[in-house]
Amino acid sequence: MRIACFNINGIKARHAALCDWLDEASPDVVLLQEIKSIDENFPHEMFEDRGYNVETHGQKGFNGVAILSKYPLEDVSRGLPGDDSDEQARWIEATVTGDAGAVRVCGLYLPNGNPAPGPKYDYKLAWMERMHARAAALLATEEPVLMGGDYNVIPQDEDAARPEAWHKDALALPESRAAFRRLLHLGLTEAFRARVEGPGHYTFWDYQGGAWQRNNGIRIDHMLLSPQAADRLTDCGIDTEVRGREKPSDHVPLWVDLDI
DNA sequence: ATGGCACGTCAAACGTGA
Repeated sequence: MRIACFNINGIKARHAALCDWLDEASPDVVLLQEIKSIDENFPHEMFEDRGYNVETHGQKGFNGVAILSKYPLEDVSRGLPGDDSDEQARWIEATVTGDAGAVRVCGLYLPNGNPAPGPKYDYKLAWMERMHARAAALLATEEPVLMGGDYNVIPQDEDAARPEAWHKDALALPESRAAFRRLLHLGLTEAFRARVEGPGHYTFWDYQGGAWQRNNGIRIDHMLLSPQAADRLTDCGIDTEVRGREKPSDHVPLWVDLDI
């Protein structure tokens, strides 16, 4: 089963590029971030015509997450637990049952947090604390779990083309990196780093400053796997070339193959 | 050497992002 995540930066602006990629990459499950749409306006039919079931958790104008799946999506839940006053649509879960078992997939759009320090950074760190609690609860099930999406965290300096430019940014501040490591310390495996070592691997290039042409990228989209999912990991990759196409998102897809 | 962006909202700038 191939599971991908992709921050599309607006479904209305990206449906053509997204469908082109779906048609060629043919992932079984896709976790979408930044749909920037309310549920009613999400183009379900476009994906249903391609054999995908669709579940969304959107809001007006910003944020918003969705799951596409060629397998049925069961026990769907929307929103990250731990703060009933949080109105931002950044988390969705569902269970996908493949030919050889089930996996709980969580699609997430972690807050950016800039400017730091400030209330937006406080919200980011609090959100990561809530995610830590949710991840611990999911790990306690001892079932395969995948948490994938836009983490808005550059884990290490090797994950940025120009690390010094990010040292005071919410994506790379020590507290952000520590919170990301705290997730890993629960016993989660970061799929990409289980397969690939070294610098030069990115999932985001800013629209400004010719970042793509200069390969001035950062690696901020990630997939974390429970031990039961990590044991079934057979491959992981980044569809880098998508960034060079017509009307691209500023992110590219990240995917894993799980023997499920 | 330097400056160079793109969403959605709503109909002109503005908030937001990374």
